[in-house]
Amino acid sequence: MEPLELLECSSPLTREPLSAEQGAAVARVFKALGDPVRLRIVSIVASHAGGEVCVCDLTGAFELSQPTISHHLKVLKEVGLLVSERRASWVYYRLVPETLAELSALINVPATA
Amino acid sequence: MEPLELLECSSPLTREPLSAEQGAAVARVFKALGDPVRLRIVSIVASHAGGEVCVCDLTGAFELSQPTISHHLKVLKEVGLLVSERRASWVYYRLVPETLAELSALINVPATA
DNA sequence: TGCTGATATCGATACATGCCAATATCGGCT
DNA sequence: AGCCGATATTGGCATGTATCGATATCAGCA
Repeated sequence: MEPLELLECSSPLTREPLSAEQGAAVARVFKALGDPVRLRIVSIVASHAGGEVCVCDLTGAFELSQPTISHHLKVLKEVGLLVSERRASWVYYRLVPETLAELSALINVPATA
Repeated sequence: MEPLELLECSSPLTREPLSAEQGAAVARVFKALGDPVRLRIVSIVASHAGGEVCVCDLTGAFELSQPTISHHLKVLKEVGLLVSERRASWVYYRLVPETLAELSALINVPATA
């Protein structure tokens, strides 16, 4: 499922209400960000020098099992926030900045609404 | 609980990873936005002329029971996305634009990360 | 081929969450 | 006081999800 296509030409929240379909599509991404571990994973990937991290970097950063980290990575991938690439034995995850940028633009309300 | 205080002077995601506390605080808000109904409620409130809506406007916009809408409004209030004010028999909800703006700034990554 | 380290998937469990019906509360009105 | 419409809270149920241990897959290497 291609994520967030509905959002491509949508207006910021302040312009007009989201349709049920738009709302569902966007909520999927916010829901993925709505877990503390996943949000921190995104922040680690986003701020990491080189733009990508190996899974082993992440399992070391949390007191969680490797399957749990792998599960969260899958969720983030499914909503289009991360992409992964296998190189040798390691899998590297990179941020998809466009997805975050779309979300950011969507909720970007004028200071004095 | 005052929402998002930890975020006041935090850096965008791309600068440095969120601490566990920051991550948890921010994730609460994303989690609230991660439900299709709540996201649409926010969009309805945000785009409504006058900047506020009565609960009765919302119960008519969804095929959900009044208690369910009330529940979602409570969640949105608890994370600081909405505030409410009672006037006579009606309760009006308004957006807290600062909360959305902080989120927007946090996830605002440069176009070519 | 067989071994080893890295990552993903599976199955189970405990907990959280969305929903509704029923009920409570709150303000205004008679 | 008593009633009524609007909103909130409660209790219960069904579903979703975060987590783990066990296991499978994958890539390199001997």
